[in-house]
Amino acid sequence: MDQSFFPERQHDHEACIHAGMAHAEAACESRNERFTANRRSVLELLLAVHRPLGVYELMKQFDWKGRRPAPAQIYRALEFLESIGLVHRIESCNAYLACSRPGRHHCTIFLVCEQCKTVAEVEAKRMQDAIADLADQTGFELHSQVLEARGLCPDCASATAPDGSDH
Amino acid sequence: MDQSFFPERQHDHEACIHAGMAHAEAACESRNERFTANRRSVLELLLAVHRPLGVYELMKQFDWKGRRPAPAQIYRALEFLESIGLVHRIESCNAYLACSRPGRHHCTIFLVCEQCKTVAEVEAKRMQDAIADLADQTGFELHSQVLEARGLCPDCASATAPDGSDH
DNA sequence: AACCGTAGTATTATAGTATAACATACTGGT
DNA sequence: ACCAGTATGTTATACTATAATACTACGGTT
Repeated sequence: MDQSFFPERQHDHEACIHAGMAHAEAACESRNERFTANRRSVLELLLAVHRPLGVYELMKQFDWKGRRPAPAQIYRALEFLESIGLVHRIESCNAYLACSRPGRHHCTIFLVCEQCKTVAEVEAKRMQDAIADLADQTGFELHSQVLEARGLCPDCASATAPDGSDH
Repeated sequence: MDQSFFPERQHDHEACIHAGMAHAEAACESRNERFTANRRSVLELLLAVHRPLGVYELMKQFDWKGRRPAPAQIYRALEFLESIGLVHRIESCNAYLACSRPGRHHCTIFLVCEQCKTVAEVEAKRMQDAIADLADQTGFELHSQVLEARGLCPDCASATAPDGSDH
């Protein structure tokens, strides 16, 4: 099926990064926005992992010929990337995740593994509808939603299961 | 109907605070937990408003014969109150809200007004089901969920509407 | 009543997250 | 070359959260 849920251990991660960057180029191009070195670096770092990174984690990894960028710099890049849908903020982690389906702006929920920190971004049309209905009923003017589930990804769940291999 | 959505401007707030405290007493009693002065004060402050308060906001309001408590103290009270379902953390606000339906531990979504900061806590059975199904499909072991909608409450929405009275 | 273990509190210090403010530099159009 | 607009570099500071440790209050023994 098309829905990717959690990334497979052996997926082609190089391709996955490359696709992300290519899409970002195109997205900036089409909006007449600049895909600067700063923005590029931050997105690359996020694409390199399938988990959210905090701003200070990003700062530390930022390889900048000796110097370290200040937080504001990272926040600016993130703000931009988020505004065009290339990055999502995960509220329950205070951290940022590269969008795994850029270009499709539908409503998604994030499944956050509390053990390995991997995050799956999955479509949540049913939840979208439920929220829209709820907003209608209550007279609430909906702007955005925060949908996050916390628990264990399949790998970590089976590793921790009572019948698992960790007795 | 039973569902209260956003609090009415003229609702009996004294009764609402009183009911909250009474329920808290009972909840602690039945679990053999102590409802100490610390915990009591924090809950009272939260019950006094229908919006989430940050820890440092709570600290400032904490009237403690001249002294101010340290953050850790507030966090401890909150942790306790949250553990028995009397208080919820609103992730997208980094703040805490008194539960408006204590005793019923069903899945709720928070509707956060970005203007007046009021929060409605409404039942979200449909969303609960949708998440459970999703977890099943993906092999995710669900522990908890963060469901928050951001936008404008009915009052603020009508005050801001293009045909409204604020032109 | 004195003792003891546990839970809760008080306090200090420090870690982690986020933004304000302002000077500088780059880009594209005239 | 100049200008306007956008993005960056830097310093400083505000806000949020936790660790570590000593102390105190309470409930159950003996």
